[in-house]
Amino acid sequence: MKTDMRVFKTKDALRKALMHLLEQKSLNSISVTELCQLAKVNRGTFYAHYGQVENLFEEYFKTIMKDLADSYQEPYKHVQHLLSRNVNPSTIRIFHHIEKYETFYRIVFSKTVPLSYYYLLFDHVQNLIKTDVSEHYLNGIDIDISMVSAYQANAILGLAIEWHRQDFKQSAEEMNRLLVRILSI
Amino acid sequence: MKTDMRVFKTKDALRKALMHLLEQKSLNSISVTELCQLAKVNRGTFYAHYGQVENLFEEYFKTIMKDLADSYQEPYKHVQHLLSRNVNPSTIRIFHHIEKYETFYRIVFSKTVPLSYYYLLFDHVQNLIKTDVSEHYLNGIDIDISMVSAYQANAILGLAIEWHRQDFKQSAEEMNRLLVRILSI
DNA sequence: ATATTTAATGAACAAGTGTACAATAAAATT
DNA sequence: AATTTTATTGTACACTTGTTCATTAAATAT
Repeated sequence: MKTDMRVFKTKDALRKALMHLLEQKSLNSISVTELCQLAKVNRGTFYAHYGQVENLFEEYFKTIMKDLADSYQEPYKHVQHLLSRNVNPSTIRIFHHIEKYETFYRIVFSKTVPLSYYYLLFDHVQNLIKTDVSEHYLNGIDIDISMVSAYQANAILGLAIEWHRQDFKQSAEEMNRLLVRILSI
Repeated sequence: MKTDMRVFKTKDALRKALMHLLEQKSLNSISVTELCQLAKVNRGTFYAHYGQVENLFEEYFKTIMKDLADSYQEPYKHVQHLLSRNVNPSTIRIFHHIEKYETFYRIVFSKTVPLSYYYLLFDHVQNLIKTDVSEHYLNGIDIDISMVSAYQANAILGLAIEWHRQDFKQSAEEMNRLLVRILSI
């Protein structure tokens, strides 16, 4: 069964209103009332689809995460030299991905948002690393793959956090080079 | 100037009420109203000290962070063999610290809390690592110490996140051994 | 084209939020 | 011990939240 056009319209209006509001104020300060007024959607309708503003944001989040997964499909051309260490070389496409959606990631990394967004990001990176690690590096080694991938995924995200703190002043390319250097220490 | 006894009493009552409520429900579901009713403190008084329930929690958070810093002063007896890699061996006292305050960290790592708590934890670990890294490992190497420490601090926290996900089923001692193994891969 | 299904609306509700201010009570100061 | 200072209280206000339900309107199915 296809989606009702009315549902599509309301969801679209709400998403656009949210994006508009996020350019002015932080996610947690956006009330359901003002969102619905801007989107010209009845407040009751909002509650029929989402319980809170955060749920609406998460829907957008998932489309961004899809791009992140897709970016891993890209050829590994720039990062061959990383294969020497046990981190998936494609991992570092993440910096380009973050750069591409900088506005979005300024929200995801902002203090006030719930930890759940970070976890969603963490999940994606961890899974991408998990696949690679289990295939290439841990043959015959008896160790919890979830732990190894959690370690490596979050290390990368640590750089992303610091990058955000430094107001994304470095380019994605610089961040890649930085990662290579850290891995070689 | 010393603190007014009235202020101490109200803050104490609020802190105790919060701790009591946190054993039953999640932080973000605790309303100012019910907290004040339990603490027998006027709602207006709450707002005179804290703007929201989260601010009260953060005050408690800081006392826990103090314990984390203190735990780093402990002798490095169990972790000498970690010195071979560029991670502060004292770092792994963190697992014992988390184990000690498990109830508390179940909140800090829960999805619904703001990312700011994670950042406060991250900050502490990063600073502890930063000091050590700059002193022992990066002599003459030109690299952003904040980035290196962010990478290493968050890697450790990645293990903590995964530990939380697996419901803290491992002991702190096991987590230490796991870290040693990961570093040796 | 008409009938049927279902989403959106508007109104109304109790409850929580954040703020303000005069009255009160409990500390600190003299 | 009396006075001054200041934290707490009680009350009130406009506003947001989350929910319900009958009514309206738009999309899908016949």
